[in-house]
Amino acid sequence: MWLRTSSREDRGGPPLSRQRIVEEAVALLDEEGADRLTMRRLAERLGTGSTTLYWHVKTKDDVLDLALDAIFAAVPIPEDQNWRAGVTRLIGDWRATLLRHPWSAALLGRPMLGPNVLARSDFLYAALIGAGVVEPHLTAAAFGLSNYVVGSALMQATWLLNADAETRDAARDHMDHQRDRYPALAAHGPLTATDGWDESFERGLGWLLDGVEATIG
Amino acid sequence: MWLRTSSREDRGGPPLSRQRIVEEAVALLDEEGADRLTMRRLAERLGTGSTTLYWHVKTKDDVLDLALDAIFAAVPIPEDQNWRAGVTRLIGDWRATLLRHPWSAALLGRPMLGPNVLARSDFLYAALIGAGVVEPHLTAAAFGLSNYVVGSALMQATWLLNADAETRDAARDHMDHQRDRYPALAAHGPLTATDGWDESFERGLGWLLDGVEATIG
DNA sequence: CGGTCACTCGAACAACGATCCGGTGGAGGG
DNA sequence: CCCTCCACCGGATCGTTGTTCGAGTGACCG
Repeated sequence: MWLRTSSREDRGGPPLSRQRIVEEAVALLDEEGADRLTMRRLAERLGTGSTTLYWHVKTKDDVLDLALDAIFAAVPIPEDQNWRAGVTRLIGDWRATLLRHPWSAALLGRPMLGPNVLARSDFLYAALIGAGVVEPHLTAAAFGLSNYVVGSALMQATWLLNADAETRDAARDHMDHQRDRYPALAAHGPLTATDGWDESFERGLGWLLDGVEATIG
Repeated sequence: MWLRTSSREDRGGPPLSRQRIVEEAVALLDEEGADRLTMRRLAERLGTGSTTLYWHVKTKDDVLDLALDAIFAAVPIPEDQNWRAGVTRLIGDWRATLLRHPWSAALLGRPMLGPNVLARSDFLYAALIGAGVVEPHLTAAAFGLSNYVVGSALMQATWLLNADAETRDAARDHMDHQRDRYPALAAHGPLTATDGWDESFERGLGWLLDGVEATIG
């Protein structure tokens, strides 16, 4: 009786819910990365048993899908009048969010059908349609912009955030020792110029938008 | 004596080697996908014990890194005189190879430092330099083209190859039931127009190359 | 008061990556 | 011819993972 763990107070915080699981999952992912997310570790942080999570969530993949969609709530849906300004802002914030949660890069290869992602994709299509972009340019524009931001964030997260310092140093040495085999790469490659990611990103984005804009008329 | 498994013949094929492990890993990945690659399954296909693999390879991640680099041997390094034709061909073959091995999409988030990848990246830089592209456009062009092809292959592999039919159908239904919430997306989204990936890809690539070309001179 | 229902969790299972350590056979020197 | 060495092999095993089973527990409703 006196030993019984009385129900609510001694577990941390409010009762368990799908939302609280996802919030804690995002926090855990932010702090320790994708491969350290375990159902047991997640449950421990929530003050519950690991198997309890399966009442609120079907599989671990569900947790990952929910966590991935959750972070996009931080991407504001622009209200610019100018279509190009709005699209630029959306894509930029999209990228910033991906880089703020580097573990997301490893999850981009799964279907993203959460409400936050869909709402922002819908805005992208609507903005392009409003600008007067018509098929077949419309699909190409939406695909191209999405793919560009996903690829950029994936590569930058891989090299600057997920890779530890020793990996980067080893890569640099690896390149130095083969300088004659990859001359152009060694002279101008991403490992020699690790700064300027932002500037390069926006330059490429500008090229894409120039191409889209040229189809209007 | 007669019971002893005489050494070479009864195991399949030539003696074990790092190369043979990688070849079999690629075959296994092609047939069953990334999450079905196990050291035990791989060893079984090679006719050896699972622990033997660790003599030739340090970890499973090494196998994945080697397999990922191996498939890029199938991407020819162009010899076109026209820089734009060469770059277009390289990027197109790069994408085709990624799509021919859909499991590669899930591995793009790791450092790619294999000889095949480096040689082709070096060609890309050399071609752009030869075309007269100078900094800061050079880095932006190389990054942009790489990121674009990676993102495109990642998204297409996610939706058309890795996702099974029921996932796609469920996604379609999911969208249909929320048609009013995402009007633009439902009308023009990727799930309604699953064809035209190739055409959209080349259109976006053209926009990028137009932007790069405009910086020359 | 009795029963239903949402919710919790310890124990257990199968599968995984990886390591330990005892083999085994062929090459090469005495 | 024999002995030694060493590259190479693999059974047993460890710790960890995702997930399931089934037995609980308490709040609420009639």
